[in-house]
Amino acid sequence: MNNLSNEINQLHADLCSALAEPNRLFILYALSEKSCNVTELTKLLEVPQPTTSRHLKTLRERGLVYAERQGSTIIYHLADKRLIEALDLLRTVLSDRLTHRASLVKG
Amino acid sequence: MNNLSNEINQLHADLCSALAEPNRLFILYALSEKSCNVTELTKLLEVPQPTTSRHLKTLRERGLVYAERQGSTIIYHLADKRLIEALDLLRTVLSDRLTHRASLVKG
DNA sequence: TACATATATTCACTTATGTGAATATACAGA
DNA sequence: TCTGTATATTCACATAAGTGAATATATGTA
Repeated sequence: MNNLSNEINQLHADLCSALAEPNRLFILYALSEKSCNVTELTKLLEVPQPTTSRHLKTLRERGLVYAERQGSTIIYHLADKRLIEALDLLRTVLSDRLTHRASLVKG
Repeated sequence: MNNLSNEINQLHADLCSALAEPNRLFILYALSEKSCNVTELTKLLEVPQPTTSRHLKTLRERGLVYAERQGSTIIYHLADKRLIEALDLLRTVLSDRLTHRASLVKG
């Protein structure tokens, strides 16, 4: 593994680790349907507000979402719809795997 | 967030966390080109053999790769090519983001 | 059976990351 | 400026996950 591919894989892995948390996935999917402010996301997630803010920070730092102040609230937007495409593909893989395992159980 | 979406997001996140490690990404990409045994992967990765085996275990447990014994060696295969599609999509997102940031610096 | 090669597992340790609680900061309006 | 609402940050702590080193297990062959 050369240095370049090593560095790319590191960045790629960083991106994936931003996706490796259920609340953050929920946030990304929510924002893909409609941009929301922190309070709205907090209600959807049913977690304390600081938890929402910390997850948003993680996503923001990786450029997966961006923030836009609007009056007294801050509205978050999904940065790139292809993220959802990628996540959907992974869900399909997941779903097929579960189906396959289920069929193994049933025999 | 209801229980079902919560559970799905948890599984989805588990899948993503399997992707959130540079050596494992390298392994997945390597296997997408050609199935390999552990020794071959170890040489490509340039890490100790137990490290390779542990990462393979992580991928195996999530069903992202599967093992096939062939004589004295064990050959690993990529389980689903859509994984690579999803990873490639994420790389594109990553690459565009870096390009965009670079243009912000220059401009 | 004894040995060599291939692969997997375990242990001790370090580091990364998530959480609740508390608190800080920013802004709008009276 | 004071107050209330919205959002972000920090701290102490718990847990997850990666690593090197050592070792165990499995297979093929003499």
